[in-house]
This record gives sequence, C-alpha cells and structure tokens, in this order.
Amino acid sequence: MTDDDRVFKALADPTRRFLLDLLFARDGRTLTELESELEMTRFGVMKHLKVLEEAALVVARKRGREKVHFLNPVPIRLIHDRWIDKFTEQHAAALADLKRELEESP
Amino acid sequence: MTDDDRVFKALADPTRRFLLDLLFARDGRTLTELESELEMTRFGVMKHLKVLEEAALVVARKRGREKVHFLNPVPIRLIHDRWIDKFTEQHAAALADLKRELEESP
DNA sequence: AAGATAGGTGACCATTTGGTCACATGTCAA
DNA sequence: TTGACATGTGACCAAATGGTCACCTATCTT
Repeated sequence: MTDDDRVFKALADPTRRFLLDLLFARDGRTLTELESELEMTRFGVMKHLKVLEEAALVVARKRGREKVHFLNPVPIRLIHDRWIDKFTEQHAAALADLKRELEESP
Repeated sequence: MTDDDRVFKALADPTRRFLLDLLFARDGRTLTELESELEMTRFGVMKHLKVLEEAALVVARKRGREKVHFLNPVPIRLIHDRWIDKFTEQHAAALADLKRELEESP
C-alpha cells in the first residue's frame, strides 16, 4: 500500500476524522483522554489511532505509562500539494468547461 | 451519511482516484472508454463510477446510448476549504509545537 | 510489595466493500 | 427490422473493516 493510499483510507472514517479534530483542538492527549470523548471502547479507539499513526497523520510518544498523541499536518499538506491543487489550479476553467458541456443539448 | 463522508470514502479507493485522474486528463469519456484503461470488468468500473457520482465528484449525462462522464472539482474544493486549510493555516505553528513537544525529554 | 492505572495483543464477529456474472433494456446502423 | 453495441440490475462471493472482549505487561502510588 502506498503512502497516499494509507492517508486517504485513514481519512475515510468519520471517527478518525473526529480524532484528528480533537487533536487539532488540543494536542498531546492520551488514549484514555481521547476515549472519554467517544462512544466506543478503548480498543476501538486504539485501532483507529493505529491507522492514523500508520498514515503518519498522528505521531505518538511514550511518557511513563502514558502515550501522548500529536497531530502531524504534513501528510495532509502533501495531499493538498499533490491532489487538491491538481484540480483547483484549473478550477475556474474546469467549471466553465463543465457548464458548457452540460448546456449542450443532447 | 454526510456529504463529506461520501467524498472521503470515494477518495479512499485507488481505482476511483485513478478514474478521477483519467477524467482530469480528459473529460467526457464513456464507461467503455474508461473500462479499457483498467484491468477490471465493466461492472466493477460501473460500481466505482456510481460511488464517484454519489459523492458528486463525477457528473454524467446520457448521450444517445452512451453515458459521458465529467470531473466535478467542487467537492474537492470544499474539502480543501473545510479540512485542509484547517490544518495548514497553522501549519508552521503546529510543526513548531510538535517539534518542541518531541524535544522535551521524557 | 500490592493494588490501581495506562496501554497492548490476538481472537472473534457482523457489516461493508470490491469485484464478477447472468440477464435485461435501450439505441444505433445496415 | 434485426443484430450489434452501450449501459443497467440483482444476486452472489471473498476479503477488508469496525468494533468488542479476555487476557497480558508495564508503570505509578502508597
């Protein structure tokens, strides 16, 4: 699996996007702290965090018996550069084309 | 399912991202034309196109017995505005925070 | 040392997803 | 008008995914 595949798959789940929201609002949270914000057992949250870590969207480090989690914006920035710009660069042109095509009578 | 959920789920599959690439390179292709670029039966491609249409990433219209497909950049633009910016706005700050946190000795 | 606390692993299960196929409909062209 | 062509539908199957749980290790606190 490629890096961008891992990132897109990680972003595909609403729970994982919510976890990113939580970490965006405040970084450096433990598993237990994140779990308390979700209607899900600790194990479910662990799995989601693992997927996010494997996509490098979250970075974690041990601090004693705790593990603190941080948001890593770099992969999203890379998508932005590789994917989004690709479409939005020519945004106006594409929209105009589409509009013209759709207005051609069949 | 919310709109952005549909878009993220649609983008999660590499075949669907490839279809978007194809349509980005050249719009207005038929199912058969798209199928010929993929190692997959027509039916698989149809399912993927359906997912992309339901996410509004692709717009299609019938032309005789054909169905021509167009890339719609708007949903990606919306993600860009709602999601990506959210992280990249404070990109430098977040990176600096992360760096500082990671450098604190445990 | 011993209980409480934080996190990790592997098995397990239900649901979703990606893909194929048999069959069917609508449209073009000779 | 008949055959070829382009697309559509529903059943079906294997694999991936999201979630829980029993059990385990490591660390902190008293």
